[in-house]
Amino acid sequence: MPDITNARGYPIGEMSKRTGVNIETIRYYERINIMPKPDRTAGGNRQYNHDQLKRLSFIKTSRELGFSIDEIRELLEMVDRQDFTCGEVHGLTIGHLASVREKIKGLRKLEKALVGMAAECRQGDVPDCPILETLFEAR
Amino acid sequence: MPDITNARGYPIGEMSKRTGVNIETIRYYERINIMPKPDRTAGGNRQYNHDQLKRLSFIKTSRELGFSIDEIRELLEMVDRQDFTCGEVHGLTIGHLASVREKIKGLRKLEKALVGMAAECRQGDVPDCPILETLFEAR
DNA sequence: GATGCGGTCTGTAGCCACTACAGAAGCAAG
DNA sequence: CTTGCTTCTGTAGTGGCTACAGACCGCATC
Repeated sequence: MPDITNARGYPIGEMSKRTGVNIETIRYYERINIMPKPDRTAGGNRQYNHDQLKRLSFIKTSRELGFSIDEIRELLEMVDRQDFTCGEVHGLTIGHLASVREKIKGLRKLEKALVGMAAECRQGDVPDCPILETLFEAR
Repeated sequence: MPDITNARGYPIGEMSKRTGVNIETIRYYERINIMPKPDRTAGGNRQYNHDQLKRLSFIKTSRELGFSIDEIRELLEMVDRQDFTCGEVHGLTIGHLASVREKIKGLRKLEKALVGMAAECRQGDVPDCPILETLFEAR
């Protein structure tokens, strides 16, 4: 049976393939200290372990859920110090949820305005456009 | 009757007050060539005219509607060349509308995921959190 | 005409979260 | 030992601003 956990560690390209995080981005995460400095081969190439793979997955998933780097840093610090309560994590999540809802609200207003503008336009060949008129309206 | 159109031109601060666009941003718009280089006083201060005020308003309104600088540049080029049709403008608007709707869709998915995660959390004092478990899930 | 004070000037650097190079060096297969 | 892919460091660019520093303008008041 092959050693599926890859005891020698994962090179950065493998990390990238497994998590979907760009190689450059992984190095960036190291630079801003949300990923630890991994071991190196004799020649100087990065060698990650399984915990680090899990950590990177965590970051990726959180980014996909729209958490900012600073929010992720907070979450990771709680995890690292092992001193967090479920309530704290819940709070952070709810706060983030609120900001997502704010964004949705803003975009919906925007959508309405665009639909309104577009509806007034007969799309003719003439250079006389209610959309531009709206945009040029005095403030 | 006073000359309400301010024949001497508007200084940059006045432009900022009237449009709500930051002074630094107005200068930035000049640098990236979506605002023209205005006249200057003998001492070298910018003096804008009424057309330029309208143009800045146009940009501000468009930005508030979420158009990118490049989209605005396109709109302004059409206006400047006087060779546009209502259909073209409509097309650009509809394209932008589609991308706004895409963003809304993405955020809604995200909202759902966050709500799902948060709902599973009993918010206890214990360091055993279904939210973190979800984030740590293998990809 | 001096003074004061706010507005404005240029130029540069910072923000977020990456992304894109260049040029050198590592590493595995044949 | 060569080939060819991967990885290395360091720096600069992206969008759309924002924030300075340090100097200068312009207008009112004395």
